[in-house]
Amino acid sequence: MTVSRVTIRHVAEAAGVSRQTVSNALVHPERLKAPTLEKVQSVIAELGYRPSSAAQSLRSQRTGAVGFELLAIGSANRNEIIYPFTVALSEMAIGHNCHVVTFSAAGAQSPTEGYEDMIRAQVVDAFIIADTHKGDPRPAWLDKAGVPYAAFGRVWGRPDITSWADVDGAAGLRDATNHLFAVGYAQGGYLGWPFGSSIGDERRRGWIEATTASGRSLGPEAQAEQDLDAATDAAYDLIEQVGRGGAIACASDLLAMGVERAARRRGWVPGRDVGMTGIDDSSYAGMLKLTSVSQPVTTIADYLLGLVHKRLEGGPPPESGALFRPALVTRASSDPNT
Amino acid sequence: MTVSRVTIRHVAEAAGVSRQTVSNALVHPERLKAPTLEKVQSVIAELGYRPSSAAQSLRSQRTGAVGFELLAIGSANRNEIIYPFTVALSEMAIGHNCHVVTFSAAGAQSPTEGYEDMIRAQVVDAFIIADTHKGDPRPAWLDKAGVPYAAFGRVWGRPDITSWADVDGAAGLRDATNHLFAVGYAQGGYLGWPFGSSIGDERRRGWIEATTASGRSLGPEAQAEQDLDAATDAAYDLIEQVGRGGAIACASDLLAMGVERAARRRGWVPGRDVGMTGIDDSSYAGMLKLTSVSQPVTTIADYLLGLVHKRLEGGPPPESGALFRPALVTRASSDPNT
DNA sequence: TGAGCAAATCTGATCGTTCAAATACCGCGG
DNA sequence: CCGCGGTATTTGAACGATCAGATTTGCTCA
Repeated sequence: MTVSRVTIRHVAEAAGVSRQTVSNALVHPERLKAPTLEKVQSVIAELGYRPSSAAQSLRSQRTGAVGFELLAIGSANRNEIIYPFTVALSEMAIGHNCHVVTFSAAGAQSPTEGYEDMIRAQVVDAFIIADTHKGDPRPAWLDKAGVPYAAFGRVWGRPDITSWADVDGAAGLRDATNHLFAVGYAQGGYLGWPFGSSIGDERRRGWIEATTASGRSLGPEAQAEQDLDAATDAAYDLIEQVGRGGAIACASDLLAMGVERAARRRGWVPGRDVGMTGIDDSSYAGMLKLTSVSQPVTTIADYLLGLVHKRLEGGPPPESGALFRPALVTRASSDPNT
Repeated sequence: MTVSRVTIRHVAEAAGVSRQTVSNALVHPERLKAPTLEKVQSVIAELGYRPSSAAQSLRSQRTGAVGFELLAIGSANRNEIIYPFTVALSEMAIGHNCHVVTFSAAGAQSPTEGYEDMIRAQVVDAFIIADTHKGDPRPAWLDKAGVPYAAFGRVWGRPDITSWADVDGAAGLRDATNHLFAVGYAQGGYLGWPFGSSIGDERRRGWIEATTASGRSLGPEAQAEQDLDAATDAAYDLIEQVGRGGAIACASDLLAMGVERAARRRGWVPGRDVGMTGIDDSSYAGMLKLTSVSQPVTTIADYLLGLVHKRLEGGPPPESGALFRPALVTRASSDPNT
């Protein structure tokens, strides 16, 4: 039994009114007299009528869809965030009555080719972009084309672009560091990425701020690339410096995983002998019971969809980008009583 | 400068032909005389015309979109596969000239509510579904509604439904086991999930088949839940049984991770002292340099899109479901020369 | 030269919705 | 009882593409 294609005409006929009246019942209910409205609404419910989005799109020149590019390549680290974010976008889309079209322009000439296609074919009328980087051609192209968009992640090097939301990495590390002190670790070291990465430097700043705000002097710190062996090696010396009863805040879950491995290699129990925290609350943070900082992807998705929606309505861009505070997820790796 | 909304009329006018001729140039080029075709094509290219998908949808009653439900909940294990699969779908969609609409019916009354909405509003005209389970109401609902769909993963308990593709887990474990023997490990044990899970039992069968086919007797085996501590505990005894120079094939990357940890705890170097393989080629398999079996998500995505496309054209369902062979990814964890 | 025919191209109608403008309705004062 | 102002509802047109059927073009052959 095929789901009947109930059109506005069917409803109009069944309710004994005109098509326009049915349309008004949905879009401008205040234009109808109460009894008419009720009658139409009940027929709509009875027949299960839903306006055809294709017809609405044609009429309004709006598709009600936002595009989101999924890149095949990308570090595991990145994917750990992008997938939950994609889910969050899809969830929040309903509330903004739109839907999400994912696309991937593998094998495209230019990075904007996929975007151009989607716009030309009128498949979407706005985009959410992620993984913006310095010199990213996408914001400029979208601006020039007059296509609304909002970015998950700061648009580096373009202070004039304010349609973005990002995670406050400094706040995340402040929370993690404060937590380590609060549960009683004597000293708080830091394992970060090599200096010069904007995100890494921001996270490190959070660790410094929380430490000094607590009236302590900075604990030992070390740097490692986003690689498990490198992290483990760096951590091995670092935990010796903080000693038993100390803890290490890390710039990522992978680095925290390195600390966990280094601790085990030494025969120390993570949490009891040495504490550690990561960032991103990735799948392996859960597996290894690592305390981590969970990115507020749902809040961000909602905010970004709201942004593009406002831009589509012709509203102005926001005053500035938005930073959202991540949430600490405590697990055994930062519990001295483990 | 807004991307101009070039319509078929603009092209027609510029080329000095009628709308229909322009349409034919794209849909039925053989109907045009060579010079006309070339003229029209060059104008199309010049103006950057792309047919409006909204208008096409309205006319054809086809949206050219397939829906894919993203579930917020779900084990980390599952997400490790679903994300690459989502990317693969988005990539392959271009080749089937359709696009992918992700949705999520968080807080829906019934599991089919989101599907019903998408169909009623004519947002998509088919679905790809994942995570089918025994008693899943979705296939039945979709069949009844006459909506084409194809499943990633067998439709358990419904042998009459053949629109699915899955990974041949037995083949994956055969390949992994054969590889372990080929590189010289003396004995091949197995760490699997508790009996009774269809996927787990199938993988175990692959290990048994490869072992007996090689003329050896089965190595030791153990079971553990999909939990790192449980896996590590089970693995600790297991690697003692296979001893140095032995190897363990595992039913999942997480279990292999447990073996890796157990080996390290014993002071053994993964790969050199004891080999291990996982399944899924998840992010942490890469991080830990675990040999794993990579699911052919791209092939499966392409096949499934092809399936729904055929169904939309009115074609018959396939004779049977399709199993695709995964690909072994060798890393240090199965290299005795590490 | 013109009839006959096929191939190439064009016009009309349609998909389902919504805006704008036109019409029907209603109560009230003259 | 008519007309007036205002509200409630209806009709016409349009969004852009494509199918079906009409029309034109181009060619062959009597």
